[in-house]
Amino acid sequence: MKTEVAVSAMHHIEEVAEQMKLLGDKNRLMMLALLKEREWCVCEFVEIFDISQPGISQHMRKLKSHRIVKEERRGQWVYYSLNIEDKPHIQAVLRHLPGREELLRNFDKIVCCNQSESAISAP
Amino acid sequence: MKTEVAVSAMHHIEEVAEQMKLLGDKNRLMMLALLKEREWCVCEFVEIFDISQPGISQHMRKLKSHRIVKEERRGQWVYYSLNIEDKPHIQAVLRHLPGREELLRNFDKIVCCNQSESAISAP
DNA sequence: TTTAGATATAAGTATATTCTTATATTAAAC
DNA sequence: GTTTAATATAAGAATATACTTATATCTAAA
Repeated sequence: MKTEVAVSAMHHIEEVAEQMKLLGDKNRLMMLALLKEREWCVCEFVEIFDISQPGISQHMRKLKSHRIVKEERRGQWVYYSLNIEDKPHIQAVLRHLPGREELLRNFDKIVCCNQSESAISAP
Repeated sequence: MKTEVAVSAMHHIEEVAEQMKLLGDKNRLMMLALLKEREWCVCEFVEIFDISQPGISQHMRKLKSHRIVKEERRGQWVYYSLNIEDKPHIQAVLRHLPGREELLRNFDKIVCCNQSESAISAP
């Protein structure tokens, strides 16, 4: 019924569907929206989101396993950043999301991982 | 912690997340990929997909309830078409998906709802 | 006005998802 | 080395999701 070519087209559809499923969670989608502007460390997300540290960690693991983010360990801290140069459909979705300034307008400060940029300033 | 503006930004994120969740199923995503090119009736999808008629119907209901497709009844048949003029992020995702020709290259024919265009011809 | 075809809804089930708490790992500081 | 902070993994629970079969609704035609 469906052979070679259609199968590969189906595989593409399935891969994109998996990626869309990852964008289909409000917490993960907000993480990605924040990651548009800069890398973030786990401890920052723990302060911003209303979920536990293991919850954050599990979300990032999912995103990493699908190569949507990459991680970089620096000392005790692990920083995540976007990894979507080769995924224009994901880029397009993120482009239409609000960024850090709008999302965190009323969020006071990040007090963990003492990096200088960690204070979220409302310009 | 998060007030007015941030709340509305959050609502936007939540809405997009719900939409992405709908694109996060391989069957629905393929339905949307097919709908890029023309409207399809339920009976056609029943022949193309490996799920039951109620399964198709439930997928379309979800897509319709989020205004991603619209339906039009003509006689016994119900035709669905895209309704995403105001949803550029969804447009962008669909733009990167294979179309009917590639997806159904090895699919013989649609034998239901006897509309003239129903035979899927491999050019 | 009965019958047949197309679609929708209801109810139930198996699986997936997203959290949680408890515990393990890793790296720095003492 | 021991302690402390940051992150990851494991296990389990509550809920959501995507199917199924059975049945209802709606339309056209006989």
